[in-house]
Amino acid sequence: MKKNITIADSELPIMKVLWEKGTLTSPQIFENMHGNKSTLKTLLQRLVTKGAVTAKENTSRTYLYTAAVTQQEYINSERKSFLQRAFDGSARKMLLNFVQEEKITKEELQLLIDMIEDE
Amino acid sequence: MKKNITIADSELPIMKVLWEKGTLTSPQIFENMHGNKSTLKTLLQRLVTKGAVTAKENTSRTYLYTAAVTQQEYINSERKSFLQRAFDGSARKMLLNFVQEEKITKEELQLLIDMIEDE
DNA sequence: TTTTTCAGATTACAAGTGTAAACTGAAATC
DNA sequence: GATTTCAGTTTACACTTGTAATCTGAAAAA
Repeated sequence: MKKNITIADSELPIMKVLWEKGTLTSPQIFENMHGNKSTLKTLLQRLVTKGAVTAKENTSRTYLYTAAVTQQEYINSERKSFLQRAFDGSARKMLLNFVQEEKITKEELQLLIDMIEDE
Repeated sequence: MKKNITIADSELPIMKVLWEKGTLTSPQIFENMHGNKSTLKTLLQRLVTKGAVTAKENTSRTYLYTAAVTQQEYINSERKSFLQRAFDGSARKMLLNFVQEEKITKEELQLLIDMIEDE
């Protein structure tokens, strides 16, 4: 399991491209994004240093970059810390809050239940 | 409305005490917590500077501290950024993911729906 | 072959965060 | 009155983050 790899907000867009596309060179990553190239290089560099992305030799000019943290691992870790911060770790508290705040209607909840039962 | 007040993880325990207890002096806040006193003083100071907590004169020796950001405001803001980061802003995606990850069972979802309908 | 290009590496720098010690001065205690 | 206490203030410092410019050296183009 990945230890304590944190992915900063600014680094996330790069991870999203890699999660979607798989393995890419840095020019390929960047053409799927916008923003200052220099900044993007720094962020990619940091992701490699952190171990969130692996770099394999390709040509002597480029590496092949691949996500080393899966999207699900990222989501799980974000979910955990969000639940902890905002709801002391309780998913029930959170869902109730979502419904109360009308971020989701009971019809949508019902739909979700139906979807799950269809599996 | 509160502008862009962010509450750091280390500052959150102080906010939680104030949300729960209302208005307190700093000794009262700290006796509801653990951790290095000096550190807690710094964090409280920063919360006041940020505007997340207000300090009103009390004795010439102490202030009375009160949360200026409500817990609901905090939760809403955390929810928003979490949803954005992990699910591109979609509460549906998130709920489905929660159920799939078995952080909540469909029975619990049903219970929630029932609770809502009871209102 | 000389020149240009450009991926990658190095350096920069302010803000925010986690953690904490040291200082200050009025109030409480001796 | 002298001394201690302690809330609040100031200073410290390493690490992370957001943002970006500059340097380097091999490969591509002229």
